[in-house]
Amino acid sequence: MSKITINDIAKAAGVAKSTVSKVLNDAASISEETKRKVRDIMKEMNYTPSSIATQLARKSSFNVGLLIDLSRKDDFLNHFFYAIIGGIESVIGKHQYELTICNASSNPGGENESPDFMNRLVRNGKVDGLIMDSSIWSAETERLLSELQFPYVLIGDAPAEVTYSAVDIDNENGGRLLAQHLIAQGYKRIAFICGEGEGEPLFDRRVSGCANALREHGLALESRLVLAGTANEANGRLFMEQLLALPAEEQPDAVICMNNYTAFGALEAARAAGVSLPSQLGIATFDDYPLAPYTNPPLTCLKMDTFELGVQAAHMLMTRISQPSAAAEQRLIPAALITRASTVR
Amino acid sequence: MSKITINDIAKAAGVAKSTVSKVLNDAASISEETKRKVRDIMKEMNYTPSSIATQLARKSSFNVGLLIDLSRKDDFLNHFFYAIIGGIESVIGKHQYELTICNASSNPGGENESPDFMNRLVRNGKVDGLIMDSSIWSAETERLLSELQFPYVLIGDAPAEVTYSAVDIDNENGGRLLAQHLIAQGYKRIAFICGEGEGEPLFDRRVSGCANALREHGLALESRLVLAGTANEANGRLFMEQLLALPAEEQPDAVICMNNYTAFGALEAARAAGVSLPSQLGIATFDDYPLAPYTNPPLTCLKMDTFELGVQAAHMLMTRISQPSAAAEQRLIPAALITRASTVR
DNA sequence: TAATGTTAGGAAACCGGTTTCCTAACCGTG
DNA sequence: CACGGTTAGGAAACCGGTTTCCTAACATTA
Repeated sequence: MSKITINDIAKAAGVAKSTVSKVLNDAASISEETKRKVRDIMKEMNYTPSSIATQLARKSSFNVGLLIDLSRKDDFLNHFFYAIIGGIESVIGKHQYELTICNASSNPGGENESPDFMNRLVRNGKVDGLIMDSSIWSAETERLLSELQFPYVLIGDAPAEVTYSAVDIDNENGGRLLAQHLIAQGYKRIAFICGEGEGEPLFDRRVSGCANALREHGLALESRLVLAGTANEANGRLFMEQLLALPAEEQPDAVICMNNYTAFGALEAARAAGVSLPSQLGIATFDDYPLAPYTNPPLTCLKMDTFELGVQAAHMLMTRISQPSAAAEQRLIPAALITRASTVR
Repeated sequence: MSKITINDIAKAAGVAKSTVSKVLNDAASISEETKRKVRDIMKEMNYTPSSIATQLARKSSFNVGLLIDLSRKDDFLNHFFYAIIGGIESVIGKHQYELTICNASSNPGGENESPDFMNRLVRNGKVDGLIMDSSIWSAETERLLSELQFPYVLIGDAPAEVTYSAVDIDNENGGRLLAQHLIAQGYKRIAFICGEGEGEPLFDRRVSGCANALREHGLALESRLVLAGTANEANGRLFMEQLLALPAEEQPDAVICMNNYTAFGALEAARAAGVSLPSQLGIATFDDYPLAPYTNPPLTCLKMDTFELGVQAAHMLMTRISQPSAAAEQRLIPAALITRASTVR
């Protein structure tokens, strides 16, 4: 007994296959009586239409692709990946779409070669749209996709005047929230540690959010207190030691960390130096990894709703797929301040 | 200019479409000269064959599905998801397969209803095989899939005499490795904290690995020192406090923790109680989350190669897809002991 | 009653590939 | 030179749906 097809149903019901197809799509031109009859037979024969055949006939794959660089480790996407996927799935599932994951790093494409995924996913019709991490973006990718008028949405930072759709966490406002909280707690000299430095969008936005909040309160983010370097535990430790080595009157009374690794290093360095937290020094950080509530003292964090990031990216993509002519848009997901003991005095 | 198809190529090359198809598949019956000519035209016209049409004709989707419960948070899969996917992708990509992610929790299926994914993914032909987290498994799912002779592989614990393929981390040997290491360091009274308790495969296997290693060294895992409870930070802390409250001669001199959250809680509780680590008490743990090397003291861990877990699962699935009659097999991925200061005295 | 409109459902083309089967042309051989 | 064997490539059926167009049967109106 091989697979049941539309022809088998048509034969069994004594109708034309076109009629069966119309029943599948609940066409108005088929009487309720016929529909009932055909549906009964479908149930009886345990029929499920082939989605491949539908895809071919409809010229649509009902798949969206998520393009990420699976070779990158320990970065933002890595950690929040699960929630992002959950968010995407929750939206596209309702539209009967599936999610295909593709590794963009397997062949990034050279000068004359287009990236691997262009053939594997886009040109061959395996997906109807693409969500991609902004690390995948390149002018060439952009050119190829827009030439095909192919719908896509970026997750991550997008320059101000872009022609494509993008979603990101509102990092600038995040920096602002952290700074405002510290100011409200009476901290005055605030330092910012780690990040690749000027030119890196994530760093720039967060720092500028901090700086703006300080300025609005008559304070300043001193450039000497902004220390750039890969955001890991080692640099967190190192930079904290450097800050504590400053003359007393130049030392910060609060530090904002780029992520939890940095914060963890900074925290341990401060504890090791015998600094009393949070009275003498406040520590706050971007991101909220699972252990942050359990450090000593627990860390004040800026929590990012990455599920929502996936949700919004998926919404925007579905819109672009159904209305190709709609204007591109950029959205920012607000981040939430989680106040814990490391900054409450 | 709509999409270029095989017919356009055939016309432009002055050959039959069957010839073009044969060129695509590098058939022996086509001369090198014709192949060259047709390929030149393909390149010139920027042709990519429709994978949907190929799928229909070949009756194969060249897709595998990964079935997970996206509603579950903070569990094993959640954290290691990224690496597992990377492992799967690295294998199936070489076979020209893509990976489709599906949320198994959207409609788990009731008594008479089969689970959502059976229609969305399996019966409609969207995927040729399935990799699923063992939490998805149910007798009904098993029945439905094997009735269709549909290839699938489980990730996670599988009972000894199962008829399906499965991969898991070798948890029993992991328990053994941790215990052996502690014994070698001179620890004698070993406790095991957290896990749902007897009947939970993960707990049973790990505990039994520990117990066996101890037995082989003339020691025993005392049941009073095995404390069951959800493996989180709070229970790690709580159980450590309970252990430290025992009469001195009954206290353990080493603790094996179910995961890093547990270990973190236990570590903080021990520090708070003024226990000197690792001389007075050793702490070792399953899993190696990013912060484990940076605790004070750094934690000895059992690191799991989840990328390899994905790799093996994918290998087994590809085998089952290409050779449906091949026997099912179970594999265990060895875990690696990472020795750090928390147990080295 | 004849002309017209409406409706349910069927026939066939179509989506873009693959595969089977067949044939014309060429080969070497006796 | 006639014959059987090989080879390159074409015609057509096929995969399993969708869609367009058409028609027979019935209802409506003048």
